[in-house]
Amino acid sequence: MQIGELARSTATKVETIRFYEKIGLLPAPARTEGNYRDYGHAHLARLSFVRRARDLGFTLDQVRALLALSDERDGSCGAVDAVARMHLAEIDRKIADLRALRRELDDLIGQCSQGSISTCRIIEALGPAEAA
Amino acid sequence: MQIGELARSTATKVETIRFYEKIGLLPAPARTEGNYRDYGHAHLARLSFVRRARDLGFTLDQVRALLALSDERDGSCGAVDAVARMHLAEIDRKIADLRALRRELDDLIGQCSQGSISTCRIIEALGPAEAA
DNA sequence: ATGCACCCTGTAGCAACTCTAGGGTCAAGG
DNA sequence: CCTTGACCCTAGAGTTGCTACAGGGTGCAT
Repeated sequence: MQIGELARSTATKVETIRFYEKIGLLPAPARTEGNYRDYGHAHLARLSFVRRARDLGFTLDQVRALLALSDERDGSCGAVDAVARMHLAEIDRKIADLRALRRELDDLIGQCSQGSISTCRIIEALGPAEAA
Repeated sequence: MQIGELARSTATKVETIRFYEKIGLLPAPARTEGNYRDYGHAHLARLSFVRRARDLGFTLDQVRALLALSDERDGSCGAVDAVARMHLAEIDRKIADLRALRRELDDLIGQCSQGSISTCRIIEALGPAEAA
């Protein structure tokens, strides 16, 4: 399988695959006569794993850790669980942050009476805190 | 006021202020004899504006737009409102995305029975979709 | 005069790709 | 036989928003 096909079947850009190879996330595949990368099942499996983990928001470092763990077929699942839980906690933090932000921004927008800039509450709210 | 004081009074790093100047977000201030940057009220006001907008999650490009708008003191507030609403919509999208993700990840974690890697549902779920 | 806190410039690094330039390979069609 | 077009290759720069050096200069107190 050449890189384009692998890219299509994992919804990944060709450049991204080469990038993953360069940073050591994917093993370098064999090459054809014409120096084309030649992928097999194992590569497809590994790249699928990486993409799914990325889609779930894991960082590349976390993906690297998960890959290493998944390679030790008889190690304990606990470490995997820990990585996932850590990530879940992070997501919860981000959601909370965004919600707080959303509320603030919504308040600001609610105050805009569509007048001129000089009386705009949004611009005003962004200005310095009275002191300056 | 020198850069350190400006940094302290806006909770910004010195390097960040210089960076904002370099990308044209802040006007270059006057210099002292010894070539130190010398800031006044206007700079403080502008940097405060930038920091607040950034805290609200606006991108630097959006901040640039808001600054330009706020400089036209008698333009209409409509454009400002539009930028803010656009940003709000984006935040809503992000929150929704994160929530979907959270659910998926939570399901995955729920299936982990703390056994060995070879039977780990998390690792399994990340693998390829049966095909490979 | 010497130490220290502060300032200066310029450059490189972070995540995680994405894109471009400038080429090579391979199969099909005229 | 030769060209066209789709694909592949490498190396390097660009993206966003900073942050962190390295290697120096300034200003004030002791």
